[in-house]
Amino acid sequence: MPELPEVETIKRQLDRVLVGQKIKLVEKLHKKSFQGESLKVMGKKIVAVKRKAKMIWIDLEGDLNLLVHLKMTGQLIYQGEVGKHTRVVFELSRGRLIFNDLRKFGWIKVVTNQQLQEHFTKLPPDVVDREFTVKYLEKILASTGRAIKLVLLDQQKTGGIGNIYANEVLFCSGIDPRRPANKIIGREVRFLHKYVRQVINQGIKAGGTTASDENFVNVFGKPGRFQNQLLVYENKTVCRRCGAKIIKIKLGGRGTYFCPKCQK
DNA sequence: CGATGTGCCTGGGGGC
DNA sequence: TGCCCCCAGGCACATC
Repeated sequence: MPELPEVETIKRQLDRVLVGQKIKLVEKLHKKSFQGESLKVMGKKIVAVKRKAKMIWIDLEGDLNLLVHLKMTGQLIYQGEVGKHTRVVFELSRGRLIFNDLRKFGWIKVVTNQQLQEHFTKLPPDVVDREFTVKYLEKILASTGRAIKLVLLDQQKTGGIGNIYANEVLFCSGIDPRRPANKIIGREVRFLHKYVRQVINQGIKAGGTTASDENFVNVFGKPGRFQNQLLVYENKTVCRRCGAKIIKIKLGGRGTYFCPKCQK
């Protein structure tokens, strides 16, 4: 489940290896995974690779982009081999880019610059952006009584947090994931803001999280390292701070881990 | 309008 | 060993 740190890791690596190359051929192995006319992008040179929220786009010369959402199980692998879950193959001037996606939730779309902007206009600031301030967080928390974890996961409210990092951030902040968002005020908002930034940045620094499903690998097929620093997610043992047993519940249909003693 | 529920998908794992 | 069912969950979309 690539979240902001995993997508950012992939984006940085793609930017290093793809820029300057030309797309020679697009092979669509699964129709739904590639939307738009592949003919339009063949022969185009790659100018840059960028990210917004959990999306990556490959900026091509002229007015075209390849917008990518990896959703749950998408992988972009440079010089990868075609495998059972390969959905799209890009033959490039000096290499090959493979899009794998076991569960077929992910997609790649051919979009113009204007269509790209339309995808982004309704999105909130990413949590690593300058605009994601304490004040902004305060405002979105005050606007709803939904459980705080659901608000952190809501891509219309905060850009880039997924289930793993939401669990970790709330543990670090000492906040119960079920707490109504509008009951979190003052000092706790400042803590939450601080740990959102800190945990996400640590995740980026560690090259992302490869959880127990081992799905996430980077552009070179290598796992991340943040799983070694996880404090609650998939933790079936005890809290490292107080020794109480970590609890697992369902919240909004998602696995939620927390320490009942440290998180109030 | 906001909140909640459902479907998309496949493979791994538990129960029997 | 095999079969069935549940689970993982980001997001679009439908419904209340």
